[in-house]
Amino acid sequence: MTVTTAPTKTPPADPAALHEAVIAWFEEHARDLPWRRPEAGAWGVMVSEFMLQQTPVNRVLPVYAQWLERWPTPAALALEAPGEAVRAWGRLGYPRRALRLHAAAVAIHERHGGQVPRRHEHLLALPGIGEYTAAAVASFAYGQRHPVLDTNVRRVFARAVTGTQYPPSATTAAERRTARELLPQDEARAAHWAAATMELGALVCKSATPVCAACPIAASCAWRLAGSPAHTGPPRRTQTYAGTDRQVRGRLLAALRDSPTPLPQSTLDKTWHDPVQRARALDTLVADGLVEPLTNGVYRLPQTREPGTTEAPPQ
DNA sequence: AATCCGTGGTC
DNA sequence: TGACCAAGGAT
Repeated sequence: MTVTTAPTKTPPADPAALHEAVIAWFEEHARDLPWRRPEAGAWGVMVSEFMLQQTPVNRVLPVYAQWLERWPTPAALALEAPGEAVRAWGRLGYPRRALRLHAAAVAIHERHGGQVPRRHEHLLALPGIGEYTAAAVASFAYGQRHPVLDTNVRRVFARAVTGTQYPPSATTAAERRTARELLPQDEARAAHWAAATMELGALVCKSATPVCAACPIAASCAWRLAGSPAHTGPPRRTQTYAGTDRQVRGRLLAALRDSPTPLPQSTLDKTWHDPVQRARALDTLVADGLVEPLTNGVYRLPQTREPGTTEAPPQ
C-alpha cells in the first residue's frame, strides 16, 4: 500500500472536544490568583507576568501585592527611581526584570499615555517583553486571540499532541504551528484556552510528577497512549548556581538592597571571598544598571534614569 | 543558537 | 542531598 500523505504524528483528538474538556476543567479548578481578578487591570496582569518569568506563583504573591499597592499605575512606577524597583523586587531573582519593568513603565508613560498598550506589536517593543509576555498580556488583560506558549503549554502540547515527555529545549516552529492550529477561533474562547492550558500544565501536567489521573484529556493524550515513554535524546542540562557569578551578584545586590544608604567597597568585600570574581560581578552589575558607582568606591542602587530614557528634572 | 541571568522549594 | 524545577528575555 502507498502512503500518499505524510502524517507525522498521531492525529490530534477533535480540537473542539479538547477545548471543551480543558476549559471545563479550568472553570472547576482554576486558582483564584489576584492578577486574574477583574480589578487587576492590564497593569496588574503585566506586573504579574514580569514577576512570573521563571519564578513560582507562591513566591510572587506577596511581592505582587506590595508592588501594586505602592505603584498602582505605570506612571507611578515611572516616576520612581529604578533602584526602588530593584529594592521592592526583593528576592524574586533575576533582578534585571525589575529594571526592565521600570523601563517599560517609563515607556508606557511616555509613549502610550500611561495605558498598557493593547497591540501585541507595541507590547513586544517594551523592554522585558518577549513573545510569550506580549501574547500573555494581550490575551489575559485584553481578551485577545494569541497563541500563548509558555513552558506549561509547551509541555502539555508535547505530551497531549506530540507524544513526548518533554518539549524541545528551545521553542520550535512546529510548536508554534501546533499552538496556532489548536487556538480556538472565537476570541474570548481563545483567551480562556490559553489560561486553561497554562493552568493544566502548572497543576496537573507537571514536569516531574504529572497527575494523569486528574487530567481531563488523559484519554486522548498521545504520550499516555504511547505508554508514557521516557525522554530520549541528550539530557536536559540543569544550570548550576553555587559558586557562579550569579551567586556573587546576588550577594552583592542583597547587601545593597538591605541598606538604606550607599555602601563602601569594604562592606561589599565581605559578601564574597574571591576578589577577582567579586570585582567581575560588581562590574557586570554596574554594566547592567543594577548598581550605581559613586565616587570614592561607594555604591548604591541606581537613582538615575536608565540610559535612553528622557530626563525632565524639575528646576 | 548557546549562554547568561537569582532564588528557594521539592522529592 | 543534590538534581530538578519555576507564567522568559536579551544577546
